[in-house]
Amino acid sequence: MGYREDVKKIKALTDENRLAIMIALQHGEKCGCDLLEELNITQSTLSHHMKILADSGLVDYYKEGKWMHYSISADGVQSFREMIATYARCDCEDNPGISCGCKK
Amino acid sequence: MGYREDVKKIKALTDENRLAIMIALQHGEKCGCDLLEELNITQSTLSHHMKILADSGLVDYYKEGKWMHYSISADGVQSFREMIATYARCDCEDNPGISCGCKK
DNA sequence: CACATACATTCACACTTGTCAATATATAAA
DNA sequence: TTTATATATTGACAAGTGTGAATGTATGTG
Repeated sequence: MGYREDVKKIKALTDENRLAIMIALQHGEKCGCDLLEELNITQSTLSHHMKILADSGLVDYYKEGKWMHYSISADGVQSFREMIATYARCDCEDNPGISCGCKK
Repeated sequence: MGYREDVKKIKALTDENRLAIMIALQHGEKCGCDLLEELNITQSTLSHHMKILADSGLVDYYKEGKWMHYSISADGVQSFREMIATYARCDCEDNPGISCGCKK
């Protein structure tokens, strides 16, 4: 019925820079200025992407002084993968094979 | 470096109607006219979505007479989930925790 | 205080995307 | 053949998206 929320979450991973950010964060927490050095984008664009990743739940963050510290959310990525598996699966037990009724 | 191909695949699941189609196909193969009855979209829009799902590898298809038969690709969904896990994971062994060097 | 740094926000713009109407193509039936 | 059915394609349009320049907001330093 309502897939809007899931679509919004999946969209978090439909950008090359955001995928690069997820890879970059897999080796540990980083602040925005660190990420800026790895990606050929402006600071405002990075801020835009980090907001999307944080909103999706994939990335955690906290502020310390001038710095924003970003890291991958263990809970976030797990529930994300479970959500993906809801759609990207073939229900082999339940799936009766050819069930199309259009030839009746 | 090049995430373009993965972004394109992930985009296959960033539409409410395409998620509904994936759910509808989990109980077995269906033809376009069957899917049309379940979704409140026009035929040309359905054709558009099926092309995107097929291109992503998530959906298999074959033509029989007038009908196009669609089904979930077991290999497609498995490799899709593996690809997602490449980005949506936290490398706990490798991850040294706080590693941000911005305070040095 | 003034100045620099890290990040967020606003704005404008080019590009992409989902949608449907109209049309085209292909297959089958009468 | 004519007609109906199933699907694909084209074109147009509104809405959404990624981008950077400019600006705003904190925070820290001298």
